[in-house]
Amino acid sequence: MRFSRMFIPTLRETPSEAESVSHKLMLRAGYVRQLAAGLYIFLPLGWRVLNRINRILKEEMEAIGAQEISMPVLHPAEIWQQTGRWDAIGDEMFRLKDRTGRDMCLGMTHEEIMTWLASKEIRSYRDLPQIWYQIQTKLRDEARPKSGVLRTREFIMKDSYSFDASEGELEKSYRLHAEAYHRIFKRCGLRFYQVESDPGMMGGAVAHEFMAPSPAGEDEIVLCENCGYGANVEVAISLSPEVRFEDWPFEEVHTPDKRTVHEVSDFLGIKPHYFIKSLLLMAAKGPVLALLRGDQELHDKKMQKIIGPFRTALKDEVKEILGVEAGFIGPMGHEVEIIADLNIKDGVYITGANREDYHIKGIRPGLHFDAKWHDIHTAKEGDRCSKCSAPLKIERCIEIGNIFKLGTKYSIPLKAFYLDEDGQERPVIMGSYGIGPARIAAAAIEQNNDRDGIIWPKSIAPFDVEILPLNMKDVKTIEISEDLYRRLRSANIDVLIDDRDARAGVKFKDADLIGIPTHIIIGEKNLRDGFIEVKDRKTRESSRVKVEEAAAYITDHVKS
RNA sequence: CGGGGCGUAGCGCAGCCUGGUAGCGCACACGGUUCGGGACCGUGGAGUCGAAGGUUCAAAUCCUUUCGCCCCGACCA
Repeated sequence: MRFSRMFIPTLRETPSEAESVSHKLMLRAGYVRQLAAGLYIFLPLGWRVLNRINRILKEEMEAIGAQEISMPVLHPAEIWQQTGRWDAIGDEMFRLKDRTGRDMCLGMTHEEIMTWLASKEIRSYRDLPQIWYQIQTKLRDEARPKSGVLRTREFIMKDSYSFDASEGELEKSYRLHAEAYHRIFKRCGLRFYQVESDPGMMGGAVAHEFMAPSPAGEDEIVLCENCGYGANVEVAISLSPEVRFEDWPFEEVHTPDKRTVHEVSDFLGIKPHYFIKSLLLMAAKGPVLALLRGDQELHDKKMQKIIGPFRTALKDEVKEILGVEAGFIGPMGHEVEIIADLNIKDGVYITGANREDYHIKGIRPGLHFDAKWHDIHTAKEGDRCSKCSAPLKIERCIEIGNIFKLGTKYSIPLKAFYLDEDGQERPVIMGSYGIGPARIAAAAIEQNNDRDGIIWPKSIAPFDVEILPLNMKDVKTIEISEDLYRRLRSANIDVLIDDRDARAGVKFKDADLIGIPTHIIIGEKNLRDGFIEVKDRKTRESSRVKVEEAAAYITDHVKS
């Protein structure tokens, strides 16, 4: 392609609406433009990147026997009602009526429609297994679109669905996908982890996420470098740093006006991990007292899974329900349900005395109070791995893919049954698997950039090579540039030639911004000696190459 | 949905507090000089100041309402 004829609106200054690096660079380098909150236009360069990613997706999907199909974006409500998600999903689903008043929605995912198809067409175990996939638009009315292309209301997704005769077969489809995903993200040049995740609204028991480390991400994952354990903090199990407990006798201590763990800890000169903090939560079914070690925080989502939606109690409510001033709550002698973190099951602690200005020292869980024990604390850096006790690491990540074992969550309500070898009717066992190409692109930028711009991994760059003829008025420059342009194209290399009549500096700056991996600089001085310059965008190393050897050298360089 | 910030030329911003002819830089067009890391000089085009209502002799500026965008949180198949 010729730069002069391609629409590449680069910007000198960063638009003020952008915050994350990938967002800024995508706008500045002319890859995307924003239409409205969470709605993006992909310009020619951006679209080329997505298509390159999609090509990799297709190759790897076909390699595991997945078949590409295409489903409607507009769905009848009825199918979603049958699985219960029409009601279970809230405002995030775009809903509308057709001209006859029939309820419809815009597809945010395609489990329902895929399963509907399966229910119509799959009759026998001989029809199984099947893997169907599509690369297609999803619409979600996100509460808060953010970070450019990372969280949008309309986006393209590669979603695939497996249909198997048994759990064992599902295991195989799941593993095939996990392996394909590893190959895909590796080919896209990303650093990533596969971690355990929360199945959430998708249902099913097992789910994994593929996470690309980046400060722009919305998720945090826990990693054990010793045994390889990795999980989203939403489900991560961790052990608190080990503590040697003192054999304190049970006694009240005077703590005038010291309320928070921090205050009491400072006042007594005793570390926070010797404390139990008590939080009163208001759930739908009533108040719940949550107990955590003083150096840990409650994880809202973990708690929500146990008691449903909740909020923390107001000061007045604490007084009314527990009869205690907030800050001096202890776990003993209350009628309310108590849920305690597993980490405080053993030990000797200090906690509120249920009496203003007093705490109790020497309290022993199990002996002085009882509770329902759950993992409700937030895993954090320095916690120990629950599998091998090694210290855990926390990393912020972009979720670039996920895989779910669905089981029969959709096949039963939508009656996707088949007959097995014995003529018995059985529900199809399903899995679903998603990848967001735009997130791959954004993650690639987040992980590969410098202060001058993007540094694309070779596999997903919009072009393989950019030719920079520095002086468009020099006949020799043009002749050599055009010749190289032709040769490289016939060698099946995607080439962008910056044929604009612009100053060298402008071309250098734009080339660095756009981030094509290899730059070929054609300048008069080098040309006089019969050389051109081949420069690597990432390392900034350049080599002088003889004009006659250029095409072969570059072809080699690109393919490597 | 709760909290905060911002809407003035394509982009980045000043002006608003204290009302009085709408500005700067970049970009764009033309002419000239320049030409290996975002050139320089000159000339020029471009804005119903997000929208509506109000106060006032007079509103970008003050008041009310509303729309949009961004950030934090809640939420997130």
